[in-house]
Amino acid sequence: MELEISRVGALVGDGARARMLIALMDGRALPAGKLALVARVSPQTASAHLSKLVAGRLLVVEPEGKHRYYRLAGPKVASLIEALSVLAPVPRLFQRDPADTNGLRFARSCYTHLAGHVGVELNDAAQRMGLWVPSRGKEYKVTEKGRDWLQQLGIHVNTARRGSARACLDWTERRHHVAGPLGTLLFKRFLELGWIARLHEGRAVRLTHRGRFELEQQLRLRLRRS
Amino acid sequence: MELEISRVGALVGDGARARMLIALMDGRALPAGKLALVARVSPQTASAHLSKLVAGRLLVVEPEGKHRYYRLAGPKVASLIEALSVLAPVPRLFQRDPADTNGLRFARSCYTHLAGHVGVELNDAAQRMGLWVPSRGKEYKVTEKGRDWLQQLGIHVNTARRGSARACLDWTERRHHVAGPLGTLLFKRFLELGWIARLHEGRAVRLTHRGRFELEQQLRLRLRRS
DNA sequence: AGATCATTTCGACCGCCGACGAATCATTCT
DNA sequence: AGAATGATTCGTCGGCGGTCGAAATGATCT
Repeated sequence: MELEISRVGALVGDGARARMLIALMDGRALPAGKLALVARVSPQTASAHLSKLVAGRLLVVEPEGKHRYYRLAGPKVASLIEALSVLAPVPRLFQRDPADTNGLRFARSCYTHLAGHVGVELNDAAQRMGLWVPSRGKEYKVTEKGRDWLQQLGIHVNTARRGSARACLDWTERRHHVAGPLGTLLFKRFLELGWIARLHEGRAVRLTHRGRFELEQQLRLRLRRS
Repeated sequence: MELEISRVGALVGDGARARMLIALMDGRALPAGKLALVARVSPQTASAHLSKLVAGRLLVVEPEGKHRYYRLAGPKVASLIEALSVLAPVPRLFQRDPADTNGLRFARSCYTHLAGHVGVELNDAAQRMGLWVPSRGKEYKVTEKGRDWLQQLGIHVNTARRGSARACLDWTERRHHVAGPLGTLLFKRFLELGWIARLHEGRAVRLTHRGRFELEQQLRLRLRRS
């Protein structure tokens, strides 16, 4: 019935839920706790909101450890938020300027792992080189060769444990980057090695010259400029 | 603040308001009473909803006599409804097929007057020929020449009274057609003369060959085909 | 196993918003 | 002018939904 559109409207009609959706507009997956913060409500309230958003097919949830990561259910949802922002007065807040958008698209942190163009290219290259291979579900299994590479990089990861590496669908690239503990460790190590650097306070990440050289060298890939 | 988008969401988050918006999706202007019917609420309730929709810039209102006609505030609003319908299950109800849309764009009834391409061309031609001229506000003032033309057509309209002819912004054409008592009388007379004919039960109107000939002849205009 | 943290469920409270009856205002028709 | 019709305002009621405290669940770390 036509009633159904009002259900969707009601979902975005709450301030707390709207703040959550806006926070997820860049395709990041955020845990419930962080969404409670941005929504400025208690964790209990946030949980109720998130349940409704998932039930309403506006969000999808991916459990990962003791966290539960929520992300927009798809581009259609982003379109809806954009259509709403057009009608809303003073909507400029989350309008990213194109320059910054390009920055985000090229490299950014997806919570604690590397996303964007660099993230997906890294993931692809690693699989081409046989460092890890797809396992069941969205998981990756790190190979012997991969373990060596990680060790040489200074990363120790318990590759025996299930779920140490997971595929995460990248918002802007529509391809997968690597998430899970492995993704987190890689991200941290790249920061330590000075291959990438955080920009400002946000999620944007800059690939350093050193980082570009090392990645292209070690993984035999070519990253596009900027 | 980002809160503003939730205000828009809340507006479409109510079933009655959603039914109103859907009823207005084709660009028609409907009076409050009719919108109360489609929304299935009392006139008082409908009035409250309409006030909110106008305050929220989703609708605009045009008083005309004792009626108040409401219409969507612009294409952006239609886009929003469409974006919502994409996310809503079973949204097909109000999806217009393109063929019918073309028909509506060419000629249709705007409640009781002629709208669409034919409507705006008629209005323009009449003004070029000096049958009526813009008066203050959105009103038209029928000239002596116009009164003669109307009388020859078999229409008697009290041209002395204010508001006997008003400009109505056409949804599809973005130009004005003539509304008010004059518009209503013209529409009725055109039907009687067989210049136009209603299609089915809806608001679509067909321009007959006779009608095309007479209008193009009398008003020295050329209407595009179909 | 116990401790800790993230998250969810349950339960209760409260406020807001949509509903309509009655009355008022505005306009048109006779 | 008076009646009739359309629309809005006012006031009130009722219920849905957002909020958080308390407690349960699940997962990880030592």
